[in-house]
Amino acid sequence: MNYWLVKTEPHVYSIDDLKHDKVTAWTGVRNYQARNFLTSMEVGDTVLIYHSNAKPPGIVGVGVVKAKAKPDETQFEKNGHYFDPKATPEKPRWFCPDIRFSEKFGRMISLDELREQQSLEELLLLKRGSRLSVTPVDQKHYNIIVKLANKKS
DNA sequence: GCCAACGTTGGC
DNA sequence: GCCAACGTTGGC
Repeated sequence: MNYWLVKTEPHVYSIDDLKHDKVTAWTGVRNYQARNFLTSMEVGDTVLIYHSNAKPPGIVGVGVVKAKAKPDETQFEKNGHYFDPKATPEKPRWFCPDIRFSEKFGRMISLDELREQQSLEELLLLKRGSRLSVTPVDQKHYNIIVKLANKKS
């Protein structure tokens, strides 16, 4: 069982939307490295949910992989924002797993707070220049983050 | 296969 | 809205 972190812009799709929907297809990722992580996700893997382009940005909760990645339908939607003219149903380029809501943290762990943790120095999210919207997370880092989430502020 | 131009991400 | 740090595209 593996741990991951996915970014989402809350004004587009927030943890509250996920809570409301219960399960969602994690569509719209258009970066090969991120795609490869998405297709590596196994049913039952744990996924930290991060709000990017938010004030402040930070980790807000947890989801679980409900189904392995399948072709992302939004790549075929001609007038959609995520349309990819080079993708065909026979040869899809982009894939998305289903992610189920698990929990929303009692408080957000902001990017600033994450950076303050010496123990999270190696978290890929915090690595300079890492703009990847899907990254793997070490179990030890996951444990630290959950502990932070449960700490009274 | 190089690389300049262009597009995107995402914190600030 | 700016811009650094990427990633992608396409001419050659």
